[in-house]
Amino acid sequence: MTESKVISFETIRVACRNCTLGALCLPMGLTPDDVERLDDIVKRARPLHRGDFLFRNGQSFRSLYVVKTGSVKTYTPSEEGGEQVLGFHLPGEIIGLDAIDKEVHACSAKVLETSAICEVPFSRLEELSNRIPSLQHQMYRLLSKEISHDTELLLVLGKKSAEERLAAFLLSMSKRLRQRGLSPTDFYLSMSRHEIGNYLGLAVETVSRLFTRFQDEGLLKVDRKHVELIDMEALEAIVVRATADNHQQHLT
Amino acid sequence: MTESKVISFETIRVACRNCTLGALCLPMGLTPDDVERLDDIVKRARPLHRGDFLFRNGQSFRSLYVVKTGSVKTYTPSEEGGEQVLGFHLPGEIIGLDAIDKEVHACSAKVLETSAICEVPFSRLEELSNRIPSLQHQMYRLLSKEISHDTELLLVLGKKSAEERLAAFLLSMSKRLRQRGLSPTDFYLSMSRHEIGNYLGLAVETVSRLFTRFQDEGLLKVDRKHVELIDMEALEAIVVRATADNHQQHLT
DNA sequence: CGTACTATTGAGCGCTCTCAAAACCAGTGG
DNA sequence: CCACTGGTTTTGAGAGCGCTCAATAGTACG
Repeated sequence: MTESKVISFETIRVACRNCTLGALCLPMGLTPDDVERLDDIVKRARPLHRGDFLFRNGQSFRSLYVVKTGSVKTYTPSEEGGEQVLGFHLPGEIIGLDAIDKEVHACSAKVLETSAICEVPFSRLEELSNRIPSLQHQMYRLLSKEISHDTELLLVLGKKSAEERLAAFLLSMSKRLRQRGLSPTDFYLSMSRHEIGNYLGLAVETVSRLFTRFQDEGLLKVDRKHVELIDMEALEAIVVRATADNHQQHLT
Repeated sequence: MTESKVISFETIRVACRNCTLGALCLPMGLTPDDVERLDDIVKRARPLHRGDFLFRNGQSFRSLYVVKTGSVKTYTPSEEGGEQVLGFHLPGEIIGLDAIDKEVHACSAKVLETSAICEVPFSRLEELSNRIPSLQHQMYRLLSKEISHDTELLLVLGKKSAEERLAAFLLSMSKRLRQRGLSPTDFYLSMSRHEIGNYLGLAVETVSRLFTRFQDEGLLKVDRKHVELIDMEALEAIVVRATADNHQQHLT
């Protein structure tokens, strides 16, 4: 992608498929030797099952986790069984970046379906990144990307209507699945309506009603957890419309 | 603060006051030599005035900015003059971390009042951090902290009522001012009601009404842009109440 | 002292939440 | 195979919070 003349893209991709580091090594100029060293510190993935925890709220931070297959949700549990879903993590995505600062996990990470997850001890990754400038650069980019992502979400939660939120959510899923070579229009949602609502700041009933409405309007087909996006452009229009129409606050 | 035995805290603080890097070197074990090298790459602050831009939406990313005095808002302009305020940045805080990934600023940064801002060319900071492991660590922490901050805000926007949002906003301001040794109970808001509302996802009128209500209830005194927090505990209670009462969604 | 802008206050409406009930699904055991 | 049970999803009706529209008041600046 960028200026990775050092080694062919395909080689890296293959190496990465082994080391399962996803975002960590894909778009950069690591030498084969670098990739090998990176590979060395990664703990191999063992299959995890629905309900398993990667880590829990309050545990001390040791490792980052990379989703190889399956999906994970992160959330902050509050007393009384209430919780706030922070995100859903699909294959290739990294979990735990928010805990580097305080060295304690502020959220819990729970596996949503049978998944393969790689663990990367952070202290070793940090060491390695200090010896490999391009890896350091990639780490900066990763962290920065996470900030951008949160910022985008902030915009959704702060300004958009229920309709716009669900459309944005579906398009986000679609886009991320496409990035991993999976179907961007036909997929299963591993999370419940309840979790989607919690994530988007909406009531379960609202989410349900919107799925029904979107289907009636021919934007998608939905059956249980299976979703098929039909009119992507219309969904895009719903999301974009918001930024144009609403909130034309002309601040000086 | 942490285990910075290498050099006395006071020495660092003084050095930092010069280099104006705020969060960058404060809580870590940089040697005097390190601090000096860090200081070398920082472009000195010249005074900026209300309405000046640090950077605009779409410009290519070159530097991070550290607020020395004053305040800055970041926001994403959309067509038609509408905009979404992403954050307000107080002394000691860093701006631009979200642009590292794509190397383009996705937002604009506008100065809210006469301010002193330092510019730190990122490429040189990156080089330096590669030679100074503790600086690299500090960078990781900084980026991670920004993620945590966004996550917290996400919770506010996704789940809290107008009342809870404004209380959270005021307490956030208070906490950050305290960190910089400024009064946590008596301060001026450099942003307009409009901008506060935009930031919190509320209408101007709602913000105004809430200020009035809070004052009537004896939680604070407000006169124009000057705010004096009187009952911090009550404000805390408003914010915390939310996580306990509402949204007791018992997800399996 | 007017002009433009920002902030405040009031009245009414709409979106989304809450409460309630029915439909649906998956797993278990008779 | 079917009834039973716990869970999730869907659907309906009503209420409340916060937005919109509109008007007034206060403030900064020339």
